[in-house]
Amino acid sequence: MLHIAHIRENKDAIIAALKKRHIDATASIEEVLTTDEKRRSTQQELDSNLAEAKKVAAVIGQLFKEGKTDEANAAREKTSDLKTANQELDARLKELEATLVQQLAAIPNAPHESVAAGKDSNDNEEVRSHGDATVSAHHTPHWELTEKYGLIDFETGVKITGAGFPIYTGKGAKLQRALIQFFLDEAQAAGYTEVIPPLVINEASGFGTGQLPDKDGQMYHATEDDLFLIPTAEVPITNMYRDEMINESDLPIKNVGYTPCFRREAGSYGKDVRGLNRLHQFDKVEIVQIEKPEHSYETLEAMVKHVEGLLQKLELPYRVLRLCGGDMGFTSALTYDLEVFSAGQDRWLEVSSVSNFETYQANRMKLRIKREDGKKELAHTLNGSALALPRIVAALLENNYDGEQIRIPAALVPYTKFEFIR
RNA sequence: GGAGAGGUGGGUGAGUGGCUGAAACCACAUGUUUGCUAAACAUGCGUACCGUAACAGGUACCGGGGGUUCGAAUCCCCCUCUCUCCGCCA
Repeated sequence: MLHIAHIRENKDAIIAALKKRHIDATASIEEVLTTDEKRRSTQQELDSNLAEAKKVAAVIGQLFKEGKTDEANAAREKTSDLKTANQELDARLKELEATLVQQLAAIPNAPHESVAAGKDSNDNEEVRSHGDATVSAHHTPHWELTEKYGLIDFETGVKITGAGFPIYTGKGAKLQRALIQFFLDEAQAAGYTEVIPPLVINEASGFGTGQLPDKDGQMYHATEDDLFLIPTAEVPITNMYRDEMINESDLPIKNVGYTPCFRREAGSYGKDVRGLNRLHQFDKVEIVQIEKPEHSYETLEAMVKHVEGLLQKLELPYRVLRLCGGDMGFTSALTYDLEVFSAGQDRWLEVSSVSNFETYQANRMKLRIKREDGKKELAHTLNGSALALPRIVAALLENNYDGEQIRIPAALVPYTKFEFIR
């Protein structure tokens, strides 16, 4: 959620920035400013009325104390008009405040200056690439390999739950655990503190990071208790700091968490959902940082470098994309996607998304920094996948298959305890 | 699931209708003193919104919402969370 004072002062710049998302926000920004104007004048009126009512009440109290009952009763009668007026003003103010939040929450984050205007993923900009993305001679997609070597049982997953809930078996299961452990160890070496958060969240947390109300159809909802299954560890880990005031000296806060993630993925179809490409439940290690505004873009770059380091150790060819305005998530100011090359499918697969949300989430969550000099301001939040497992597994299997066996990258062998799948 | 107790500022915790945005202590900040550290003393120290060039000033907030009252942290109602005991159970 953009901050109202910020919109008031930078109206044109924000409209221009939002144009990069291919949306014309002129009307919605004007609407917000109108509501804000009404809200402020209503508050002013209410505040001065309340101030008067308070004075009268103090006078009445004093009169009673002095035994001047008649005067006190006379004064009391005069307060009723003020009281009804204030009740109306109060109701109007609350309504305006609720409307304002609603209108503000519907406006996406303003993209960073480095974000290009663009409509969809075709307009994303390749920042750099690494490794040799030539197609393997074997062209065997991972869903054939997982079956051939008994690594994943998709069919039984369908029986016990439904499509998109695979069962990892034998070396397939060990490979999952190895990757998780590897990613956690690497994050710890980079200074992140591991947390194991809840896998279900309440509505306030969903609102804080921006999943609610806009994307509630994407989360599994346990209606009996009004709780949601997490779509990413970003939600619980960032919301740890909701409604908190963090001392400047405690920043940056760097947390990493492994969790399963649950996504309904309504509307997906075709080759995108084949095999491990898109699942309803998958494992992911997520890195989350709370930063000072002046450091957040440096931090974003460092987080991307961290993810690149993982891909390099796994010997996977990858490319880094800077998303264009139209392809970027609702809450992000700047997002880098990392994609690995999948030799069996001859296509790039997104394995990580690293974003700086600036104050957008922090404003929703009331996550603030207390500076050394006592001043308060909203923090910046960032997060990134480091890494999501399924497509990494897909690429590892496909890219390292030589027709006979699948080789495990050297960095991972200490974790898998096996060098080949054959 | 049943019964009871309780949610007050960064923390502990006082406060049962007006003098309370809130005592005291701790923590924190600044200053004085002092070889250093520490200690002692003094002062300051909640948040949001409105307002101001900046001060000033104003309003709200004692878990959340509603009510009673001229006036509510304090009385009433609903909700929620935490704790204790019982039940159930990994």
